[in-house]
Amino acid sequence: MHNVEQQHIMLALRENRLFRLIAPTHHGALANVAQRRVIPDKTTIVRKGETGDEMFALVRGRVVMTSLSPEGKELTLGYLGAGDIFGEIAMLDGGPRTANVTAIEPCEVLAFRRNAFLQFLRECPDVAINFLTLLASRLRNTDQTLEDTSLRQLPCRLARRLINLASDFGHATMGGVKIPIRLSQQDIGSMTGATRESVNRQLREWEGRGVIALEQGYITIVDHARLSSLAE
Amino acid sequence: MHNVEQQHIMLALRENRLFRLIAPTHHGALANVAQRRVIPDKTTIVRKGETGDEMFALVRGRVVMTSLSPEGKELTLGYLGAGDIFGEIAMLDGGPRTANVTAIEPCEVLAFRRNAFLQFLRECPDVAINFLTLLASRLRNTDQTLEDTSLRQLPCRLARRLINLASDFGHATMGGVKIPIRLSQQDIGSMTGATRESVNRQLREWEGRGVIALEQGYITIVDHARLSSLAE
DNA sequence: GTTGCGCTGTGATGTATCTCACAGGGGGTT
DNA sequence: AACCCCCTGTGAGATACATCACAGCGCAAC
Repeated sequence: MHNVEQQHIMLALRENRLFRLIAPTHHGALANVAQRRVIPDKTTIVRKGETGDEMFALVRGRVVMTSLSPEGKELTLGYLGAGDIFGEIAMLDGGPRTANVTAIEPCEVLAFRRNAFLQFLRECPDVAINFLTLLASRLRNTDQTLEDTSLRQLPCRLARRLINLASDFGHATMGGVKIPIRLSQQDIGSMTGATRESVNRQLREWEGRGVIALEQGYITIVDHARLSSLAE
Repeated sequence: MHNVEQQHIMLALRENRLFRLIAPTHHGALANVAQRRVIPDKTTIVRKGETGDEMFALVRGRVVMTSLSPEGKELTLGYLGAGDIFGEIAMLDGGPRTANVTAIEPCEVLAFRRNAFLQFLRECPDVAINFLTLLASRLRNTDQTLEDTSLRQLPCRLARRLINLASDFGHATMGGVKIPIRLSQQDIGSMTGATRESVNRQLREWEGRGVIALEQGYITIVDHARLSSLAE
């Protein structure tokens, strides 16, 4: 392996939520089992139902995880950014991929193959424990989302989503907290399990009440307190 | 610690899905950090929202995981039996418990506390890897359930649930595959995110068509092929 | 420019479920 | 037995959404 390439990988490892906490001593070993790849925008990296023993660490860019129902309705499971991990379920349990993952920006990833990565974990149990913690948080999130979609109705779900997006990616402006991802109402619908029409009506109503502001495809949360109370 | 007690714990470890694969050499170390507890029927072991750094391995009996909406609607996340693990999310990430876990039979559990257990994992990375695989499968399941509840409607969801229950717990009889758990229609509703009335109507319809049979609170799947096709 | 396409906005209508209401029924307990 | 409690079974609304239908609008491609 080229030394330059390996340097590049080690730099990327330092930014990753799973690896940044471990002693740089181990980065070398890890860099040896990682493969770096550049992914063009709009490329699907893993496809639901396929088999694959690779796990990916997102170094640069953003991806979206989706699932498609037999009737063609799309469900968005979430967005990931630099430092995140994906593809870990199939890598770990050997089953088929559970979702599609598609680049929504030009991306750069590190790929780890099952055997090599598990071997690394055996040598660095602290990383394994970090990984466990990461999966636990993922589980916490999906459990919460599951609860929301079965127990709450649209306005509440939508409010929660917006708050989540804002706390994950949002940054403060004079007008409030702006969500810096361009989301069509279609996209929001597929995140909340609703149609774009329903999303449209709800967003407009909130805009009318001054809870949020809509401009050029971006959403800004104006009255965070009110939105929180709508989220219960 | 009493030697008898420790023997008892080591016996229980051999039956656990997370620990049975590891060399018995390590069972001693693990038994040292485990605490055995007997839980009476209908006792709530962990409560949603509380903090707690313990994880539990179910040795004997069955428990149900539930969550309650602010308006009082209950959602059942699943049933666990001997050999299963629960409480791992809060143990790992230190956050509040994500669900209630209640005994539906007299139970016996092993409790592991965070620090001691993580220390054990550091010494037995193979267990950590098993654990990762287990969490991955859990994620796979909840992702699937999430997809079902957002994308499919009741008949399909219900069919899937029945098939799952049958494959997890069911055993064959002359009449078909019987689910040996006593479930009220209320319970089934809270598993599928529906009201008991809707469940009732659907089950009755299927009974009329000869797809399932209902007797004394137990469900038997008569025409498995038909039910599968209803599940898409 | 004009064409086309994907997004927004909004009414009219349809429908899968929930809610409410009530009538049994079975199995404990007194 | 009589009582109670929890479960089942079913009808008649109410309702949160989806679906359909169509008009406008911004913007990239031609």
